[in-house]
Amino acid sequence: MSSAHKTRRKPSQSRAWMTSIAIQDAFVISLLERGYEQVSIRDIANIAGVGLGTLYLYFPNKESIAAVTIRRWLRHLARELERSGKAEGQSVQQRCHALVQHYLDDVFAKPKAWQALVTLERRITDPELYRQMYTHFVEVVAVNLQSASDWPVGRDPFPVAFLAFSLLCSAVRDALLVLQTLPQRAGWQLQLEGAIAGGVVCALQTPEPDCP
Amino acid sequence: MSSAHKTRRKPSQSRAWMTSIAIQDAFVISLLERGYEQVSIRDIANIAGVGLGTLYLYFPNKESIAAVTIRRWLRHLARELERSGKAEGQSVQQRCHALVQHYLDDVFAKPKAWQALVTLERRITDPELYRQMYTHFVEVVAVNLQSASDWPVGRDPFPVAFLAFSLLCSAVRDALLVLQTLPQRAGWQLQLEGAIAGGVVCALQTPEPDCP
Amino acid sequence: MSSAHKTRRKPSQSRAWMTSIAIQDAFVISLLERGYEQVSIRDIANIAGVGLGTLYLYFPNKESIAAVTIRRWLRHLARELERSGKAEGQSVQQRCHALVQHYLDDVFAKPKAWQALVTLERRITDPELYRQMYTHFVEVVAVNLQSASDWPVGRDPFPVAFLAFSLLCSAVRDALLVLQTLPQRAGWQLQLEGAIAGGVVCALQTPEPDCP
Amino acid sequence: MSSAHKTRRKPSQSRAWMTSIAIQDAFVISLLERGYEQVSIRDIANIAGVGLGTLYLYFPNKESIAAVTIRRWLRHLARELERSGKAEGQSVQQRCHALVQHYLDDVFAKPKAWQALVTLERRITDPELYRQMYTHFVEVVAVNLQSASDWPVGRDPFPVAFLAFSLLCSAVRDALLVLQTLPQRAGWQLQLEGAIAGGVVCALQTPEPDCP
DNA sequence: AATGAATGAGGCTTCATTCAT
DNA sequence: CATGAATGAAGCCTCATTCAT
Repeated sequence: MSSAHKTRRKPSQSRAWMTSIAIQDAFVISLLERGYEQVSIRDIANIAGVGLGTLYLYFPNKESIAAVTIRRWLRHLARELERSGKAEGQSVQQRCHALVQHYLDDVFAKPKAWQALVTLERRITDPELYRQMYTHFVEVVAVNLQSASDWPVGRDPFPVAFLAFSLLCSAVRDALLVLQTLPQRAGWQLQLEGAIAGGVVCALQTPEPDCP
Repeated sequence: MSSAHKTRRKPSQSRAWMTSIAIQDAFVISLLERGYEQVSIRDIANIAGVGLGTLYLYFPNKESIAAVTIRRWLRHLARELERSGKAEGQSVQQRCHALVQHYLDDVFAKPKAWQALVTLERRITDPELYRQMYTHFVEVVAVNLQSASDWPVGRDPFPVAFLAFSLLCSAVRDALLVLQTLPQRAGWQLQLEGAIAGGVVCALQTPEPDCP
Repeated sequence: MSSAHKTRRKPSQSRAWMTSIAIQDAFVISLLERGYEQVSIRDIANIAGVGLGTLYLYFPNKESIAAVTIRRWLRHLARELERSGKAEGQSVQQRCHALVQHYLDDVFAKPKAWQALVTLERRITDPELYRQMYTHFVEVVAVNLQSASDWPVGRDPFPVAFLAFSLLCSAVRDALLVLQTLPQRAGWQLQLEGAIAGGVVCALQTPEPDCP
Repeated sequence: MSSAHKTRRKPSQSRAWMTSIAIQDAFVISLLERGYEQVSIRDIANIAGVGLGTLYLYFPNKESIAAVTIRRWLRHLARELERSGKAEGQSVQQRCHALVQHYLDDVFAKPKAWQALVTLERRITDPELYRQMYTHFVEVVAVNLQSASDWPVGRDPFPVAFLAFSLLCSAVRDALLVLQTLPQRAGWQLQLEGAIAGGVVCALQTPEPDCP
């Protein structure tokens, strides 16, 4: 939804924006250090370098700091994923390979960020927020797959994208959480490509299900 | 003599066992309702229908209630999964199909329990506990795969089992969390079989990696 | 204090007596190990080797265990002091010397017991109990002094005895509490004899005061 | 960076000082009313007229409230005693007389404060704290005695001061606790002077002992 | 706009006491 | 007589939030 005119925003502008960002960054740092429930408002304020009351000028309460921060942070990650998936892959098969390739590129390029994503994801309490974020990522994948040369015309890309993203995301999550380190890339990537291509091909051979 | 007397003895016998179970059940209920960090000792006591101090006769602190309960609960679930996977499958390929088959059997047979498991999994804060539980399930799968007729002799089944379980588990989790319902079984099962067989086959074609 | 018919029947006979003594001994042990407020009913029961409920067959509550125990225990100590003070001293001066001599004999003979006494004394909450116990000791000294050959006829021995006992007792207490050990006996005894003889002589030279 | 942000800063300035004093005063009041172990944080907060959490802005825990308060309170009392003992006494004998004189001056001038001190002393559970406080008073006396014109050069004043203070202090304590009133001053002072001068003279005639 | 001192509800845990066995 | 499992009031402390400056 783009508007032709950029509406004039608040006069306070960039200073206010910076403070809000500083708070959100502080939240992410605390989150990764201590885990969601252990993050205290005081920690955030200290790390952000602002007063305690200042937080409440920007956010009505602790929960909203989390919500806003997570949303912004995930949008950012999704955008990066989207950008890195812009290669002109052709077949669905190739798209899958490229998807895994680019996904792992991103993961290995910024493991910290993805570890954070995984941590975050498991901390989110509000199911609606969780669904929003998940759906956003799936849509990025869906657009990617749908633009494949041999994509069945009229086929809803969402369920397949859901499967593909679910496999990818969970593989990374479980690796980070359970193994606590990323596996050797070469072999791992092959396995994932096998799994995703296998799943996607099977999915496309099946007639479209009714219930989502 | 100075420190000998400070023991608080656990009660014994069957009455005691019932109380302990009641507490653990109450913990699971609270956990699913409110999320791990929000579970209060008082809630558990109320739901279990016992006095506040009684909890401390059975568990030394809140944390241990969680640990014991979760472990017992997951062992139970894993045992069921294990039992349902005892079919005499032959090839690895068939084992994978059977695995998905039985897993989904279990999931569709008791969706509530699995929804609880999924919720639980995301609530657990302690990484060590998370890893324990995850590893337990993976081992069940590993034993299953390793007994396949064409399993490569001497090959460590753990990494492959990890992949397989990760795919299965995440597919169920994401379906329950994001779609909030289980997909139509027939098509879903095909997709999962494709994904898992694909992943496992790829994995076995790759030479064994060094770092786990 | 409240109702006379609050009777929970006490057990009887020698078995009962032994149990009561075991409880009281356990109380003293706990008291010396942990300090009054840290003594728990459970500790006492464990040390005494009786059940938790059994305590309440012999004592209505924790406080009364303390009160009864302390009274019995102090009576015992006073009796020993009294016995050791039976020497046939002649002048008041000699009586004082003998008093210090016997007092320190007792203190050095059983320093543990006196350390306990000191600890106890400072723990006693009820002022009435404190006064009772103190008065009892003073009376022992009073009888001793009054039987001196040159004791002024008709002079109330209580105030002087009070002074003497106060000096003696506090010297021991402060040594045990602050120095945490008994000083070298020879010199210490001389000092105390000097102080007490000095105080007593001064007191007897002064005309009898009115108030106390 | 990980542990840098966890500081809770103490408030500053005069307002803060007033609040801290209010808390300490409330602690003393509670202490005298209920005894050390019975003092509850809530009591202190209520009496001080501040919120519960406010206490924790000024003191990290209950124990530290006690420690700081008692130390400050005793320093105050000791300072007064010190000041009143600044007379240019000459011989040790005269010093002793002056000491008793000024001590009783102080006691009779503010009996309430000394009753509090006595009560306090018996309430203190922590032996270390007790020793600190006692030692502080003894040092005041030691300085006083050491400056006497005929003080034996090189003689350690501490043991003698200990004896003197012990006698003085216990006489007052026992009078307040057991007699529950101060005796008639004239006679009492004579007795105490006799006792203390006697003890001190004896002590100085004895060669310096080895162990304290 | 920014601050941080003050607040108090609420969390965990202990322990004296009761009562059914 | 004896027991000890069960109880819950009460204690200490944390931390999100407010409001006067």
